[in-house]
Amino acid sequence: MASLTRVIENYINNLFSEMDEQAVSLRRKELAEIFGCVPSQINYVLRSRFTPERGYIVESQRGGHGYIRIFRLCYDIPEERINHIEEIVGDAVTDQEAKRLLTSLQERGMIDSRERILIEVALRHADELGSSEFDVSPYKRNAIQAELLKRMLRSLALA
Amino acid sequence: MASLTRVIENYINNLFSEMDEQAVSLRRKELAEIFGCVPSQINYVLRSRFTPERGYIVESQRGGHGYIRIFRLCYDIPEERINHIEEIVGDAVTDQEAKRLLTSLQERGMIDSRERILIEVALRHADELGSSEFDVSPYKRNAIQAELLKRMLRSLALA
DNA sequence: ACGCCATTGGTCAGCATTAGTCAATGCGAA
DNA sequence: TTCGCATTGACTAATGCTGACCAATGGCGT
Repeated sequence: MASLTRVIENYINNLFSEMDEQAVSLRRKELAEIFGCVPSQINYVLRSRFTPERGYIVESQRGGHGYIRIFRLCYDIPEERINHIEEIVGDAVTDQEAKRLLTSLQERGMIDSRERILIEVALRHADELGSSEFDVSPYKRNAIQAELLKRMLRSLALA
Repeated sequence: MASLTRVIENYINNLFSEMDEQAVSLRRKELAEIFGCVPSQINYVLRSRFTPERGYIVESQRGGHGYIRIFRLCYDIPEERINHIEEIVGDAVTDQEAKRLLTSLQERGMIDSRERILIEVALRHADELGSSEFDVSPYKRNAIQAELLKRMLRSLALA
């Protein structure tokens, strides 16, 4: 049996297919009425399914003329690529390994210099926070960095 | 259906495009008559759309030859961009504030959609770690997010 | 010069409307 | 049975818009 969440997720995905657009617009209340659920159910679907990690950006506005807009960055993420990322990064990466990987990705034209800088800054921030603020073990810090790195690379859906 | 505020915002933006100027002048009462609304609606548009955060300064004068002038600021020099980032991010940002900020930066062409998604993933990751792994207070999490956001945007400002 | 007053913009509180949050609860698969 | 995802709804926050009231400016009559 398909959960309501899954049904709504499919409904939204169909909107993307039908429209063949980069973005779809919704009204939370309307959608909730269509599926006979409370409005906050829609928030759950968005939070759990249309995340930046999966290549989606959600914008919304409350009040009169309110709306929810979902943007997708990529059409479909090839399973191979994700596994590939998983494989390359693994469960933990040292700063050096991360840098080497990013250099290689940049050389292959999969990320540009600005994207590389963003990733490096985020990794460094996570590491600093782990060491100075929360006293996390070096291995655990590498694991956290690996997780962050994987999420950022996945979100870009390298093609 | 577009909100009146959005319509007036577009009207003013068109003035900027047509004039190709750094500033445009308005008369509050005239504009209100054009759009069939109360004059204070114009103030609302200015307050909510032509803010310093979005790169505008508004000056006005009452009485006899009253006017409203809107200046569009440009941030050509990296240092100006960095100061601007410092101002608009501040010491703490909620998720929503961060999202709004990124939307506006993207509209202004200061970041593209891939860069935006990288930033959102990094912020989300930091917030998740703070809330589930290290049990950090909500305010502190917002401070951490602000710091991360500023670092990422600063690094782009220099790139 | 002075001061009234027409003219022009600003502020604020309130209402309607729309979305977000969070903690409690339900429920299904392992 | 237990664990984790799914669902609910009461409470909260943000946005758009209006209208009554406030403030500043400059010209004109004296």
